[in-house]
Amino acid sequence: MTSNPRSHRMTKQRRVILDVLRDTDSHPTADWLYEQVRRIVPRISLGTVYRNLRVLKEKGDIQELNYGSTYSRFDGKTENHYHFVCLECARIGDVLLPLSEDIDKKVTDSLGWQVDFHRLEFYGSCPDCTAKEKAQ
Amino acid sequence: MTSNPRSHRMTKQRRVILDVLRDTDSHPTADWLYEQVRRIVPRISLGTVYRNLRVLKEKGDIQELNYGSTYSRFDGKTENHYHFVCLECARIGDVLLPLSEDIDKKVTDSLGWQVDFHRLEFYGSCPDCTAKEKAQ
DNA sequence: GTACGTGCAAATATTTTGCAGCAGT
DNA sequence: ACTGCTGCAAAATATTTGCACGTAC
Repeated sequence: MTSNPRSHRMTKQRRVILDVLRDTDSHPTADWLYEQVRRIVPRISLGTVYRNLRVLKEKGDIQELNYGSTYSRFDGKTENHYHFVCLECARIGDVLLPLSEDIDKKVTDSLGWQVDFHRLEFYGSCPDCTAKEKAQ
Repeated sequence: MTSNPRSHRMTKQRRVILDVLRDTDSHPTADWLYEQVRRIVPRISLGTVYRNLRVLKEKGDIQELNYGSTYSRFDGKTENHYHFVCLECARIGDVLLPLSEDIDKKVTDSLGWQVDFHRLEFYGSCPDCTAKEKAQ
């Protein structure tokens, strides 16, 4: 064989999408990414953004989040971490807590469901929205 | 005043939707609920199902889940609990672990984000899908 | 009787996909 | 050169909404 049939090509589009996603901590939507990437690759299509997000997710280079909304958000951080979702402004932030790995084993052992990983999200009000509430 | 302007009416449609949702533990989609409710209220529309699901969610009678998919699933259990998502067949199950309340306070105190509640999901392979893998 | 709820259908919003040509390796 | 990738546009999926009529309270 001359090459891996499942190989991935690092096209300009793919690299820019990944760069933009890694350069923000705003957990953006596909459409936001599309608008940003368009500044650098003007003729890119939204379909290409979605296709690349899927490939990057399958490669494990990015994460897809869909908490509390009908659309997905994306995260360029590959290390597993927790999130905070503001119920008022829909902003998502990172929560820097140590992951508890033993909880996965506990579920696997007691329920018989094979756990690969877990996700934990906190819902509430972010500092900005909490301040606005108090001002009223 | 003669009545509360924000009062909710318990229509036949709303009651049947709630009953069907409480009678299953399959965490169904809006469309599945629509098909089930249609057997009892044949002329109900999908729009009515969605409108009622929103009202019931805002009242706190049901929960909306959107883990690992582009569509929502609904849960008639009002007490907070954790979920397991099968990455292969997309089935969602309940995880009966005691909730840790102190973790909310820990996030609120250390990050300054006001936490109302948290959600925890485990991702992996359910017993059925694990068995199929081993059979191959 | 009032105003919230409903059925219907059209509109939105988000994501996916067929296809012919382009480009990374 | 081979095959994955792209742009484009249309399709598919999921959810929301305007409107005239219906019904719970």
